Amino acid sequence: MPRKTVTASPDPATQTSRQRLAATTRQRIFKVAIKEFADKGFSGARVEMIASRAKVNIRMIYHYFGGKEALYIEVLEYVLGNLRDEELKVELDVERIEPVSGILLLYDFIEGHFAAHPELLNLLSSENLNRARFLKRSKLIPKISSPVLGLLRTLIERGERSASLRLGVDPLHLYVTLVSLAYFHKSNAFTISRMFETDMLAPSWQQAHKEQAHELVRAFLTSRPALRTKTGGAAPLSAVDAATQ
Amino acid sequence: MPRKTVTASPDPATQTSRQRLAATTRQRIFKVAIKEFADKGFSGARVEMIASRAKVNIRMIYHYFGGKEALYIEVLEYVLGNLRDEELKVELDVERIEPVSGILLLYDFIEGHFAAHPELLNLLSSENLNRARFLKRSKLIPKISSPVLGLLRTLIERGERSASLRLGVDPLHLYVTLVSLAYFHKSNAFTISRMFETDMLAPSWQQAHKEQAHELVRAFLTSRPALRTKTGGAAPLSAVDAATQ
Amino acid sequence: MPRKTVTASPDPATQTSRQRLAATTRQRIFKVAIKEFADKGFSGARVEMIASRAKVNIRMIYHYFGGKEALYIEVLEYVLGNLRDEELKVELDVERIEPVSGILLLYDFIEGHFAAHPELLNLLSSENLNRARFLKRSKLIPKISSPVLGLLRTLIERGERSASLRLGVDPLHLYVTLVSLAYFHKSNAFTISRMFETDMLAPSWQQAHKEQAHELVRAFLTSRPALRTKTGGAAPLSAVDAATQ
Amino acid sequence: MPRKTVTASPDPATQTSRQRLAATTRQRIFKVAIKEFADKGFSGARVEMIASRAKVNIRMIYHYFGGKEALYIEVLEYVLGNLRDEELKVELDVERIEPVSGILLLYDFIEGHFAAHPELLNLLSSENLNRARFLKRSKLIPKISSPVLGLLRTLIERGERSASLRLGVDPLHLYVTLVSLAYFHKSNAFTISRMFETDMLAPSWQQAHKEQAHELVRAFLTSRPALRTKTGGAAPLSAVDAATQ
DNA sequence: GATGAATGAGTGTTCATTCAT
DNA sequence: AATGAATGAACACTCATTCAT
Repeated sequence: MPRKTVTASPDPATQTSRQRLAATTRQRIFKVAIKEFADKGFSGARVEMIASRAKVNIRMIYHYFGGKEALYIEVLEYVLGNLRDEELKVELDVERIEPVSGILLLYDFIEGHFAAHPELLNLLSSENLNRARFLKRSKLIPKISSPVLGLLRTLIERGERSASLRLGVDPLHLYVTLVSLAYFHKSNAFTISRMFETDMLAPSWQQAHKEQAHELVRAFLTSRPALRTKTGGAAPLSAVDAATQ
Repeated sequence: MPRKTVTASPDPATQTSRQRLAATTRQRIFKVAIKEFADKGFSGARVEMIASRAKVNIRMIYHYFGGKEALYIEVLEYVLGNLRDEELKVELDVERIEPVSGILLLYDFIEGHFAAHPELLNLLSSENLNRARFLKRSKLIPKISSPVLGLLRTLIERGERSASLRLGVDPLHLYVTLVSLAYFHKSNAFTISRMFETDMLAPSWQQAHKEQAHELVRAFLTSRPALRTKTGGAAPLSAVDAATQ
Repeated sequence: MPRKTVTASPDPATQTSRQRLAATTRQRIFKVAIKEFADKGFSGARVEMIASRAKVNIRMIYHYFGGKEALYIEVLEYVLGNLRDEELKVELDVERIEPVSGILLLYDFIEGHFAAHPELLNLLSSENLNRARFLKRSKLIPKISSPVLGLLRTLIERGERSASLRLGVDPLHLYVTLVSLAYFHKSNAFTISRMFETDMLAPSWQQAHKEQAHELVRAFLTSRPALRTKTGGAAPLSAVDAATQ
Repeated sequence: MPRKTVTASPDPATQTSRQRLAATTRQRIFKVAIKEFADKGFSGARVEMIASRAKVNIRMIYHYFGGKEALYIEVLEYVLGNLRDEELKVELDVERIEPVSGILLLYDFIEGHFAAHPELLNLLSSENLNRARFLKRSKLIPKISSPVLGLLRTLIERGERSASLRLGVDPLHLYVTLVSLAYFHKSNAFTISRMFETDMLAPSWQQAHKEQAHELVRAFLTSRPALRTKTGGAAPLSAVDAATQ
């Protein structure tokens, strides 16, 4: 059966009222679905719940999206696409800004995006739990490369050339680190808060942690590399010794 | 309905063969359950699957554990208890070791534990997805405080006194950061690998990231704090400026 | 999960064919459920049995009624509501009829209702066995006061005023007695028949017992009260002596 | 498999300690079983519950009684046998006592027995709900004829001869009526209490009802029979008219 | 475009009962 | 005499999905 995607014409003026109605119905379902999948994960989400919360007949979900899995994938694509769109909007004059400052601003952007879109965190965690099973099925995702990674690359290159940055920083590794520092203390706040009886989601805790993340990144970028050694385990000791001399 | 805990006597010699049998059946179920819950999450896990893989009658699961939820909670308690037990075994002479080195060794311990126990990562992520719903129900968990956090506190204090560490480092914030850097690139490897078409789980990538984490932590600990400002957003710029002068 | 009540419009002409279909399906389930619960009691009843006998998918029971318990409560409410409805239809000119005759007619009504609705007997007995556990959960039941009790009250008052009735008859106590005499020999016929090797359910036995009940009630209402004494046990003897003088 | 009934020798002196132990274990199970079956009915009762409450291994129930059904039947036989035993103990000089007084004393006995053995009420109700399915399977029950019925027969005969009783009273019908009046307001107290918002089980209510029952029976026995007519419905009117003249 | 009705295949759980010692 | 371990069959209930209009 051919799935109807009901992509309404971009110009609202040419839409029939039916098309508009359809568009809002579709959107209503979609909005609810994002929340449901983010809250419960794929296997925990209930399509009947989505339908009832969107106040549509359950049939409509199959009409517009084809099924639970397809809807989930579309949700994934949407929230990741949204991240990319936001990244594209980042106004950062990478050719002029002081590189370390630029990188910290990118960290702020990432952290801000996660703060503003908690559903993205949950969906990514959920997706990782099942080894990106559905993400792999998406044809759209691999095409979405991160604009921020590009900005990061530029800033690192400029920083290295101007010697305002340590040498040998890999853009992807740095990117992953920035995301780690912006992601983990939000995504894993519930268990850790429980275990240490602290409210990690309190604004003050989040703010303090953000400042520590800044310090980490700044210190890292502006420090000189320690001597590389083969064995990761023994290295730190001598490395630290050397650095603290 | 009294759940049979089958607390076999500690000395195997005094166990009857029946107790041994029951103990191994219970353990067999438990081992399979850890894997199933780690792989599929709570709602994705199937108790029938656990039973069949453990080669026991489904009924036994209810006999020994009481139900899916109780089994899940026991799994959670086990993997977290296991982490604690391992932490207790850490041999680190916190009164003599150079503080920064000590902290990096603790990072290595954490990273190593996650590498050796991937199920812990998944279970924690899964648990965070449902807002620690089940962890909250555990009566055991809040009692398990992290021994590593204590070690960290001691090292920080010594480091501050001997001026080999920056001032004002908060143990819990540092702990969370260490865990972030050891956790995220493993737990979220699937989606990121897919999005950036890299195999983050390859040993070389993991090793490289671990080294970068070392550098970050070392640099942070040995650097001088930037001036605190009210607005987190604007701060870095001037902070960086000041530091790079 | 909103339970579909399928309140079809009262006028059949305005119903769509679908509403009619749903209504009949719901009714078919309901009718079978009354029988199943009456026959087996709550814990003995099987929802799969209800589904298969109503020739519907099990799912429909949950769709229309929400669950076994909710269905059971609705059945209880229905049979009791039905009793009330029938009571309301009783045409008895309580202001003119000779009071004793009126009360005996009410007995006949009660007896006739139990004879015509054996399921009511079983459901009430079943409900009493579990201490009205489900009846307590009904929000509808306490609102249903018995119209017959009102009629009884009026007749008693008139009878007392006209001295055609003994004094001091309590309406509720009398009502319970009428029900006892109409209920017990039907509800407990099986065990007693077995124990005394008689077929109490044979029409002739039932008719004879009904006549005896009439005689009891008539004799009671038209007799003069015996002297009340404190101790219930010793009272009858002297009372009887006094009365038979 | 041959069921071991473990009927310990009647003389305690000749019992081995094992037999005594077995007897108490068996009795413990039995006592708990009476309560469980009375409380939940046959299908609601749980043999695991019986075992755990009797603090014996579940296997013992099968060892001593053969199974749930056999245990249930034995319980039935016991409580009914107990009723018979108590009836045999009734000390009533049926040859001398005033007949009406004697009958009222028998009512008191019945009422007292039900009050003292609520489990009998529940078991009988439960048994009636499944049409005496298990009672039919008992080989013991039909042999137990009610001694009280015999006493009743004697008293009626004497009363008729001495004209202190109305003519034509059938012993079994009277017996059933006595039981109705002693049984119903206890067995069905829960639903009626709920429906009329009264506490029928309160001692004062029970006492008042008992007194009314006495009045009913006394008035009936000492009254003259109304004229029999064919139609039960129309009869009372003229009968009452005749009696109230 | 939209919908209420319906369903087959699970899904966690419970039950009375038997096996092996 | 007594028991802990184990089981197959059933049970209430849920799920994503399709039918018929």
